[in-house]
Amino acid sequence: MDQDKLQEHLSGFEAACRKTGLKVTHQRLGIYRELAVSTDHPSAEVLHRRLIHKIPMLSMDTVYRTLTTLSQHGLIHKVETIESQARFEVICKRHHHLICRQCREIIDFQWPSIDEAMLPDELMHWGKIDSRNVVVYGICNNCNPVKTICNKEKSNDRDKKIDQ
Amino acid sequence: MDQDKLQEHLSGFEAACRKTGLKVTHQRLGIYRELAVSTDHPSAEVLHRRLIHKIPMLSMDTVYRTLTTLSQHGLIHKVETIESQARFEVICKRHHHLICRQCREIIDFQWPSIDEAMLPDELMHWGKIDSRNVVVYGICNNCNPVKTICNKEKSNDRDKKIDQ
DNA sequence: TAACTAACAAAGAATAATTCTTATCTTATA
DNA sequence: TATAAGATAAGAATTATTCTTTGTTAGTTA
Repeated sequence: MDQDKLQEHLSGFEAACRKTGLKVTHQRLGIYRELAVSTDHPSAEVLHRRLIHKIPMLSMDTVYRTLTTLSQHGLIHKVETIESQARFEVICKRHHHLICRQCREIIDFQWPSIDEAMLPDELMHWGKIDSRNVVVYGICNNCNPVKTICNKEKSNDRDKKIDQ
Repeated sequence: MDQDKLQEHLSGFEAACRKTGLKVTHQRLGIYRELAVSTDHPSAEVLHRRLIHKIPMLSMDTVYRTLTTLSQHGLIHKVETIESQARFEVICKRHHHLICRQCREIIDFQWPSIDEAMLPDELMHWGKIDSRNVVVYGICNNCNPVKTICNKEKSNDRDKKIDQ
Protein backbone atom coordinates (compact mmCIF):
# COMPACT_ATOMS: atom_id res chain seq x y z
CA MET A 1 0.00 0.00 0.00
CA ASP A 2 1.55 3.28 -1.06
CA GLN A 3 1.74 6.39 1.08
CA ASP A 4 -1.19 8.22 -0.48
CA LYS A 5 -3.40 5.22 -0.25
CA LEU A 6 -2.34 4.75 3.35
CA GLN A 7 -3.07 8.34 4.27
CA GLU A 8 -6.43 8.01 2.66
CA HIS A 9 -7.09 4.88 4.65
CA LEU A 10 -6.02 6.50 7.87
CA SER A 11 -8.20 9.55 7.33
CA GLY A 12 -11.08 7.29 6.48
CA PHE A 13 -10.39 5.33 9.61
CA GLU A 14 -10.41 8.39 11.84
CA ALA A 15 -13.58 9.64 10.27
CA ALA A 16 -15.24 6.28 10.71
CA CYS A 17 -14.19 6.15 14.34
CA ARG A 18 -15.59 9.57 15.05
CA LYS A 19 -18.77 8.71 13.27
CA THR A 20 -19.31 5.62 15.37
CA GLY A 21 -18.20 7.30 18.56
CA LEU A 22 -14.97 5.37 18.86
CA LYS A 23 -12.18 7.41 20.30
CA VAL A 24 -9.17 7.78 18.09
CA THR A 25 -6.40 6.63 20.36
CA HIS A 26 -2.74 6.32 19.64
CA GLN A 27 -2.99 2.55 20.01
CA ARG A 28 -5.94 2.15 17.68
CA LEU A 29 -4.32 4.30 15.06
CA GLY A 30 -1.07 2.41 15.40
CA ILE A 31 -2.73 -0.98 15.16
CA TYR A 32 -4.84 0.04 12.22
CA ARG A 33 -1.88 1.54 10.38
CA GLU A 34 0.23 -1.54 10.94
CA LEU A 35 -2.55 -3.74 9.65
CA ALA A 36 -2.99 -1.47 6.66
CA VAL A 37 0.64 -1.79 5.61
CA SER A 38 0.72 -5.53 6.20
CA THR A 39 -0.06 -7.78 3.29
CA ASP A 40 0.24 -11.01 5.22
CA HIS A 41 -2.91 -11.05 7.32
CA PRO A 42 -1.15 -10.91 10.66
CA SER A 43 -2.47 -12.37 13.89
CA ALA A 44 -2.86 -10.33 17.06
CA GLU A 45 0.41 -11.73 18.27
CA VAL A 46 2.29 -10.76 15.13
CA LEU A 47 0.85 -7.27 15.16
CA HIS A 48 1.87 -6.85 18.76
CA ARG A 49 5.40 -7.97 17.98
CA ARG A 50 5.63 -5.51 15.12
CA LEU A 51 4.29 -2.63 17.14
CA ILE A 52 5.93 -3.09 20.49
CA HIS A 53 9.01 -1.06 19.58
CA LYS A 54 6.87 1.81 18.38
CA ILE A 55 4.40 1.67 21.24
CA PRO A 56 6.42 0.07 24.00
CA MET A 57 3.63 -0.14 26.55
CA LEU A 58 1.21 -1.77 24.15
CA SER A 59 -0.43 -4.77 25.75
CA MET A 60 -1.63 -7.88 23.98
CA ASP A 61 -5.01 -7.21 25.47
CA THR A 62 -5.22 -3.88 23.75
CA VAL A 63 -4.36 -5.49 20.46
CA TYR A 64 -7.05 -8.11 20.93
CA ARG A 65 -9.56 -5.59 22.19
CA THR A 66 -8.86 -3.23 19.35
CA LEU A 67 -9.04 -5.90 16.70
CA THR A 68 -12.33 -7.11 18.12
CA THR A 69 -13.76 -3.62 18.32
CA LEU A 70 -12.66 -2.61 14.84
CA SER A 71 -13.92 -5.85 13.45
CA GLN A 72 -17.28 -5.41 15.15
CA HIS A 73 -17.56 -2.00 13.61
CA GLY A 74 -16.73 -3.32 10.20
CA LEU A 75 -13.44 -1.44 9.94
CA ILE A 76 -11.33 -4.54 9.55
CA HIS A 77 -11.91 -8.19 8.69
CA LYS A 78 -11.25 -11.36 10.53
CA VAL A 79 -10.14 -13.88 7.93
CA GLU A 80 -11.95 -17.23 7.66
CA THR A 81 -9.49 -20.05 8.23
CA ILE A 82 -9.27 -23.47 9.82
CA GLU A 83 -6.54 -22.22 12.17
CA SER A 84 -6.92 -21.54 15.84
CA GLN A 85 -5.13 -18.22 15.74
CA ALA A 86 -7.25 -15.48 14.24
CA ARG A 87 -5.84 -13.38 11.43
CA PHE A 88 -6.89 -9.96 10.23
CA GLU A 89 -6.82 -7.55 7.33
CA VAL A 90 -7.99 -4.04 6.64
CA ILE A 91 -10.94 -3.67 4.37
CA CYS A 92 -9.57 -2.87 1.00
CA LYS A 93 -10.89 -3.90 -2.32
CA ARG A 94 -12.91 -7.08 -2.63
CA HIS A 95 -10.82 -10.20 -2.74
CA HIS A 96 -10.60 -13.82 -1.71
CA HIS A 97 -8.00 -15.94 0.03
CA LEU A 98 -5.59 -18.60 -1.03
CA ILE A 99 -4.07 -20.41 1.93
CA CYS A 100 -1.16 -22.83 2.08
CA ARG A 101 -1.88 -25.70 4.45
CA GLN A 102 1.81 -26.04 5.16
CA CYS A 103 3.33 -22.62 5.68
CA ARG A 104 -0.01 -20.96 6.31
CA GLU A 105 0.71 -18.06 4.08
CA ILE A 106 -2.46 -16.33 3.04
CA ILE A 107 -2.55 -14.50 -0.22
CA ASP A 108 -5.27 -12.41 -1.74
CA PHE A 109 -6.72 -12.80 -5.17
CA GLN A 110 -9.52 -11.22 -7.10
CA TRP A 111 -12.34 -13.16 -8.62
CA PRO A 112 -14.82 -10.64 -9.94
CA SER A 113 -17.08 -13.13 -11.63
CA ILE A 114 -17.81 -14.71 -8.27
CA ASP A 115 -18.39 -11.36 -6.65
CA GLU A 116 -21.02 -10.61 -9.22
CA ALA A 117 -22.57 -14.03 -9.53
CA MET A 118 -26.07 -14.45 -8.16
CA LEU A 119 -26.15 -16.50 -5.04
CA PRO A 120 -28.26 -19.64 -5.24
CA ASP A 121 -31.97 -19.05 -4.76
CA GLU A 122 -32.15 -21.08 -1.58
CA LEU A 123 -30.18 -18.34 0.18
CA MET A 124 -32.60 -15.65 -0.75
CA HIS A 125 -34.93 -16.14 2.17
CA TRP A 126 -32.36 -17.02 4.78
CA GLY A 127 -31.69 -13.52 6.04
CA LYS A 128 -29.44 -10.57 5.39
CA ILE A 129 -26.20 -11.56 3.74
CA ASP A 130 -23.25 -9.26 4.23
CA SER A 131 -20.25 -11.06 2.87
CA ARG A 132 -19.26 -13.83 0.57
CA ASN A 133 -15.74 -15.10 0.47
CA VAL A 134 -13.96 -17.84 -1.30
CA VAL A 135 -11.31 -19.72 0.65
CA VAL A 136 -8.97 -21.82 -1.41
CA TYR A 137 -6.65 -24.27 0.31
CA GLY A 138 -3.67 -26.11 -1.06
CA ILE A 139 0.07 -26.51 -0.84
CA CYS A 140 2.10 -23.75 -2.39
CA ASN A 141 5.09 -24.38 -4.60
CA ASN A 142 7.51 -23.21 -1.94
CA CYS A 143 6.35 -25.92 0.41
CA ASN A 144 5.99 -28.67 -2.13
CA PRO A 145 8.23 -27.83 -5.04
CA VAL A 146 7.10 -29.05 -8.40
CA LYS A 147 9.11 -32.16 -9.12
CA THR A 148 9.25 -31.53 -12.85
CA ILE A 149 12.52 -29.75 -13.33
CA CYS A 150 14.76 -29.65 -10.38
CA ASN A 151 13.14 -29.93 -7.01
CA LYS A 152 15.42 -28.23 -4.62
CA GLU A 153 15.04 -29.90 -1.26
CA LYS A 154 12.09 -28.34 0.35
CA SER A 155 12.38 -25.75 3.01
CA ASN A 156 10.87 -27.17 6.08
CA ASP A 157 8.80 -24.26 7.19
CA ARG A 158 6.04 -26.34 8.68
CA ASP A 159 5.75 -24.25 11.74
CA LYS A 160 7.10 -21.07 10.42
CA LYS A 161 5.45 -18.48 12.54
CA ILE A 162 4.96 -15.73 10.05
CA ASP A 163 6.99 -13.27 11.96
CA GLN A 164 7.89 -9.72 11.40
CA MET B 1 -28.72 -38.51 6.21
CA ASP B 2 -30.81 -41.61 5.73
CA GLN B 3 -29.91 -45.06 6.98
CA ASP B 4 -28.61 -46.42 3.69
CA LYS B 5 -26.49 -43.41 3.08
CA LEU B 6 -25.18 -43.67 6.60
CA GLN B 7 -24.30 -47.32 6.25
CA GLU B 8 -22.53 -46.55 3.03
CA HIS B 9 -20.59 -43.79 4.75
CA LEU B 10 -19.65 -46.00 7.63
CA SER B 11 -18.43 -48.79 5.37
CA GLY B 12 -16.47 -46.26 3.40
CA PHE B 13 -15.03 -44.96 6.61
CA GLU B 14 -13.94 -48.38 7.81
CA ALA B 15 -12.39 -49.15 4.48
CA ALA B 16 -10.55 -45.84 4.44
CA CYS B 17 -9.23 -46.45 7.95
CA ARG B 18 -7.94 -49.88 7.05
CA LYS B 19 -6.35 -48.50 3.95
CA THR B 20 -4.47 -45.86 5.87
CA GLY B 21 -3.63 -48.19 8.71
CA LEU B 22 -5.90 -46.52 11.22
CA LYS B 23 -7.52 -48.92 13.61
CA VAL B 24 -11.27 -49.00 13.50
CA THR B 25 -12.07 -48.48 17.13
CA HIS B 26 -15.40 -48.18 18.82
CA GLN B 27 -14.68 -44.56 19.65
CA ARG B 28 -13.59 -43.59 16.16
CA LEU B 29 -16.61 -45.24 14.67
CA GLY B 30 -18.88 -43.59 17.21
CA ILE B 31 -17.43 -40.16 16.65
CA TYR B 32 -17.54 -40.53 12.91
CA ARG B 33 -21.12 -41.81 12.97
CA GLU B 34 -22.24 -38.98 15.19
CA LEU B 35 -20.61 -36.47 12.91
CA ALA B 36 -22.23 -38.14 9.92
CA VAL B 37 -25.73 -37.83 11.32
CA SER B 38 -25.15 -34.24 12.47
CA THR B 39 -26.11 -31.51 10.11
CA ASP B 40 -24.96 -28.70 12.35
CA HIS B 41 -21.19 -28.91 12.10
CA PRO B 42 -20.60 -29.66 15.77
CA SER B 43 -17.52 -28.74 17.76
CA ALA B 44 -15.47 -31.28 19.68
CA GLU B 45 -17.29 -30.27 22.81
CA VAL B 46 -20.73 -30.75 21.29
CA LEU B 47 -19.79 -34.13 19.87
CA HIS B 48 -18.52 -35.24 23.22
CA ARG B 49 -21.73 -34.15 24.89
CA ARG B 50 -23.79 -36.07 22.36
CA LEU B 51 -21.74 -39.21 22.66
CA ILE B 52 -21.07 -39.45 26.34
CA HIS B 53 -24.23 -41.41 27.08
CA LYS B 54 -23.46 -43.93 24.37
CA ILE B 55 -19.78 -44.21 25.18
CA PRO B 56 -19.65 -43.25 28.84
CA MET B 57 -15.89 -43.45 29.19
CA LEU B 58 -15.22 -41.23 26.19
CA SER B 59 -12.75 -38.50 27.03
CA MET B 60 -12.58 -35.06 25.50
CA ASP B 61 -9.01 -35.82 24.67
CA THR B 62 -10.08 -38.76 22.54
CA VAL B 63 -12.58 -36.62 20.72
CA TYR B 64 -9.95 -34.01 19.97
CA ARG B 65 -7.41 -36.62 19.05
CA THR B 66 -9.81 -38.44 16.80
CA LEU B 67 -11.03 -35.32 15.04
CA THR B 68 -7.47 -34.25 14.42
CA THR B 69 -6.47 -37.65 13.12
CA LEU B 70 -9.47 -38.06 10.85
CA SER B 71 -9.05 -34.58 9.56
CA GLN B 72 -5.38 -35.15 8.85
CA HIS B 73 -6.28 -38.21 6.85
CA GLY B 74 -8.87 -36.34 4.90
CA LEU B 75 -11.80 -38.30 6.30
CA ILE B 76 -13.54 -35.29 7.77
CA HIS B 77 -13.36 -31.53 7.31
CA LYS B 78 -12.63 -28.73 9.65
CA VAL B 79 -14.93 -25.90 8.66
CA GLU B 80 -13.53 -22.46 7.82
CA THR B 81 -15.00 -19.88 10.19
CA ILE B 82 -14.03 -16.80 12.11
CA GLU B 83 -14.82 -18.56 15.38
CA SER B 84 -12.35 -19.75 17.96
CA GLN B 85 -13.95 -23.11 18.51
CA ALA B 86 -13.31 -25.51 15.67
CA ARG B 87 -16.24 -27.16 13.95
CA PHE B 88 -16.34 -30.28 11.83
CA GLU B 89 -18.29 -32.16 9.19
CA VAL B 90 -18.02 -35.44 7.36
CA ILE B 91 -17.03 -35.28 3.76
CA CYS B 92 -20.21 -35.54 1.83
CA LYS B 93 -21.12 -33.97 -1.43
CA ARG B 94 -19.60 -30.67 -2.40
CA HIS B 95 -21.16 -27.74 -0.68
CA HIS B 96 -20.51 -24.34 0.81
CA HIS B 97 -21.38 -22.66 4.07
CA LEU B 98 -23.80 -20.00 5.12
CA ILE B 99 -23.10 -18.76 8.64
CA CYS B 100 -25.17 -16.55 10.90
CA ARG B 101 -23.01 -14.06 12.73
CA GLN B 102 -25.44 -14.01 15.59
CA CYS B 103 -26.51 -17.56 16.40
CA ARG B 104 -23.59 -19.12 14.59
CA GLU B 105 -25.68 -21.66 12.87
CA ILE B 106 -23.89 -23.04 9.85
CA ILE B 107 -25.91 -24.35 6.99
CA ASP B 108 -24.80 -26.01 3.82
CA PHE B 109 -25.74 -25.03 0.34
CA GLN B 110 -24.80 -26.11 -3.13
CA TRP B 111 -23.41 -23.80 -5.72
CA PRO B 112 -22.42 -25.94 -8.66
CA SER B 113 -21.53 -23.10 -10.94
CA ILE B 114 -18.81 -22.03 -8.54
CA ASP B 115 -17.53 -25.57 -8.18
CA GLU B 116 -17.09 -25.75 -11.89
CA ALA B 117 -15.87 -22.25 -12.55
CA MET B 118 -12.27 -21.85 -13.58
CA LEU B 119 -10.15 -20.32 -10.88
CA PRO B 120 -8.43 -17.09 -11.86
CA ASP B 121 -5.25 -17.55 -13.83
CA GLU B 122 -3.07 -16.04 -11.17
CA LEU B 123 -3.67 -19.12 -9.02
CA MET B 124 -2.47 -21.51 -11.64
CA HIS B 125 1.18 -21.35 -10.72
CA TRP B 126 0.80 -21.05 -6.99
CA GLY B 127 0.84 -24.73 -6.16
CA LYS B 128 -1.50 -27.65 -5.71
CA ILE B 129 -5.03 -26.61 -4.87
CA ASP B 130 -7.17 -29.10 -3.05
CA SER B 131 -10.27 -27.27 -1.99
CA ARG B 132 -12.30 -24.23 -2.72
CA ASN B 133 -15.08 -23.15 -0.46
CA VAL B 134 -17.41 -20.25 -0.32
CA VAL B 135 -18.20 -18.87 3.10
CA VAL B 136 -21.20 -16.59 3.26
CA TYR B 137 -21.86 -14.57 6.39
CA GLY B 138 -24.95 -12.70 7.43
CA ILE B 139 -27.74 -12.56 9.95
CA CYS B 140 -30.45 -15.14 9.58
CA ASN B 141 -34.12 -14.32 9.78
CA ASN B 142 -34.47 -16.03 13.13
CA CYS B 143 -31.97 -13.67 14.65
CA ASN B 144 -33.13 -10.53 12.90
CA PRO B 145 -36.67 -11.08 11.74
CA VAL B 146 -37.66 -9.18 8.64
CA LYS B 147 -40.15 -6.54 9.60
CA THR B 148 -41.88 -7.14 6.28
CA ILE B 149 -43.13 -3.68 5.47
CA CYS B 150 -40.76 -0.98 6.40
CA ASN B 151 -38.97 -0.45 9.63
CA LYS B 152 -35.31 -0.05 9.53
CA GLU B 153 -34.53 1.32 12.93
CA LYS B 154 -33.04 -2.01 13.79
CA SER B 155 -30.13 -3.08 11.66
CA ASN B 156 -27.67 -1.81 14.12
CA ASP B 157 -25.28 -0.84 11.36
CA ARG B 158 -22.36 -1.03 13.69
CA ASP B 159 -21.58 -4.47 12.47
CA LYS B 160 -22.65 -4.07 8.94
CA LYS B 161 -20.44 -2.63 6.27
CA ILE B 162 -18.91 -5.34 4.24
CA ASP B 163 -21.34 -5.30 1.45
CA GLN B 164 -23.25 -7.96 -0.32
C1' DT C 1 -6.17 -67.79 18.72
C1' DA C 2 -2.11 -65.47 20.27
C1' DA C 3 0.65 -61.74 20.28
C1' DC C 4 1.83 -57.31 18.83
C1' DT C 5 0.87 -52.69 19.13
C1' DA C 6 -2.00 -48.71 18.25
C1' DA C 7 -5.41 -46.54 20.58
C1' DC C 8 -7.80 -45.44 24.79
C1' DA C 9 -8.78 -43.58 29.53
C1' DA C 10 -7.63 -41.04 33.60
C1' DA C 11 -5.82 -37.30 35.65
C1' DG C 12 -3.45 -33.79 35.70
C1' DA C 13 -0.31 -30.57 33.79
C1' DA C 14 0.79 -27.63 30.00
C1' DT C 15 0.07 -24.52 26.26
C1' DA C 16 -1.98 -21.24 23.31
C1' DA C 17 -5.29 -17.96 22.33
C1' DT C 18 -8.19 -14.87 24.09
C1' DT C 19 -10.88 -12.29 27.61
C1' DC C 20 -11.80 -10.22 32.12
C1' DT C 21 -10.82 -7.17 36.26
C1' DT C 22 -9.29 -3.25 38.30
C1' DA C 23 -7.09 0.84 38.84
C1' DT C 24 -5.26 4.36 36.03
C1' DC C 25 -5.12 7.24 32.07
C1' DT C 26 -6.81 9.78 27.62
C1' DT C 27 -9.92 11.71 24.29
C1' DA C 28 -13.67 14.40 22.98
C1' DT C 29 -16.73 17.73 24.56
C1' DA C 30 -18.91 21.25 27.48
C1' DT D 1 -9.60 23.46 30.86
C1' DA D 2 -12.57 20.40 33.45
C1' DT D 3 -14.71 16.27 33.06
C1' DA D 4 -17.23 12.18 31.83
C1' DA D 5 -17.16 8.47 28.88
C1' DG D 6 -14.33 5.49 27.11
C1' DA D 7 -9.72 3.19 26.63
C1' DT D 8 -5.48 1.23 28.46
C1' DA D 9 -1.87 -1.72 31.10
C1' DA D 10 -0.96 -5.44 33.89
C1' DG D 11 -1.86 -9.42 35.40
C1' DA D 12 -5.26 -12.85 36.57
C1' DA D 13 -8.61 -15.80 34.54
C1' DT D 14 -10.86 -18.49 31.02
C1' DT D 15 -11.35 -21.35 27.09
C1' DA D 16 -9.95 -24.51 23.76
C1' DT D 17 -6.79 -27.73 22.90
C1' DT D 18 -2.75 -30.73 23.48
C1' DC D 19 0.58 -33.41 26.06
C1' DT D 20 2.40 -36.79 29.63
C1' DT D 21 2.37 -40.90 32.02
C1' DT D 22 0.63 -45.20 33.31
C1' DG D 23 -2.16 -48.85 32.97
C1' DT D 24 -5.75 -51.11 30.07
C1' DT D 25 -8.36 -52.41 25.96
C1' DA D 26 -9.01 -54.01 21.62
C1' DG D 27 -7.93 -54.14 16.42
C1' DT D 28 -4.96 -56.60 13.24
C1' DT D 29 -1.91 -59.96 11.67
C1' DA D 30 0.59 -64.22 11.78
